[in-house]
Amino acid sequence: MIIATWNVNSIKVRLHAVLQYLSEESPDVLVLQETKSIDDNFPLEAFTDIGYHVIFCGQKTYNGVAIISVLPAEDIHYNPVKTNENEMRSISAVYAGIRIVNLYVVNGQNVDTPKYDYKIKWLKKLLAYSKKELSLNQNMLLLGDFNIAPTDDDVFDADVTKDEILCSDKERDMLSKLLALGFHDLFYDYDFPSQTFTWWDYRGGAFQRNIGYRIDLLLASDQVRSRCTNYFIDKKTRHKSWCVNEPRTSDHVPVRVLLD
DNA sequence: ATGGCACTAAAATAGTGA
Repeated sequence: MIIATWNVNSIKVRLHAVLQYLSEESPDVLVLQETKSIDDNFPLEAFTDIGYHVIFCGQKTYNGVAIISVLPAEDIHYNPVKTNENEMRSISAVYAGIRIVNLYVVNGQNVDTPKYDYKIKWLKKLLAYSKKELSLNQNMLLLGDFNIAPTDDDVFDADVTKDEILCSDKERDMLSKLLALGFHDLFYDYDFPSQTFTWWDYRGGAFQRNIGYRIDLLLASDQVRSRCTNYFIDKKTRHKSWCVNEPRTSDHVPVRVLLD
């Protein structure tokens, strides 16, 4: 079973790329973030026409999440990590017995802003939801754009990013608390070189210079972890020449795991 | 280094991203 996550930065613009990714990697479950589409405009038929099931919850302009799958979704939770602002940042369902939770964590903009406090508040809601769901189903996978670089090893230059957004102690503490509930970052079970990232700024040739962050994560319960046999970061999708019909790329690349 | 670049809504530019 192949499970993948990808922040696509607009499902409308990235449709060709997502279809090509499905064709090349055949994921059983592909979770998407930043679809930036209201539900009425989601390109549902593009996926159902080729045999996939899709669930999604979106909003105008910002955020939005979706799950594309071979098997139909069971026990769907639409936007379960709720906030006052009703942003569409989460969607979850059960596939082959595994509760898959697709997350687009709040960015936070800057540590000195109200958005940062809101990010911490949102992460507290994620902790509560994750704790409850893990108690109900020990086969669980949290994955998506966490907007947190877990350690200094997950950034291009720890001196530059010290105490900055994505790297602050408070954000990392919240991620540690989440892991302490019984989740494991699957990245660590494989031997990736240092300076392995999943996001690079569009600007300044950041991708070519590998000025990036590792912020797209797959956090598995022990039971799911024990089934994981491989882990891939699909950097090819970041090259303009990869998608035949569309040179525009997401600033994130997909991350994919193989489960027995 | 307060710029880069990309996307959306809207119909010029402003907000957001990380």
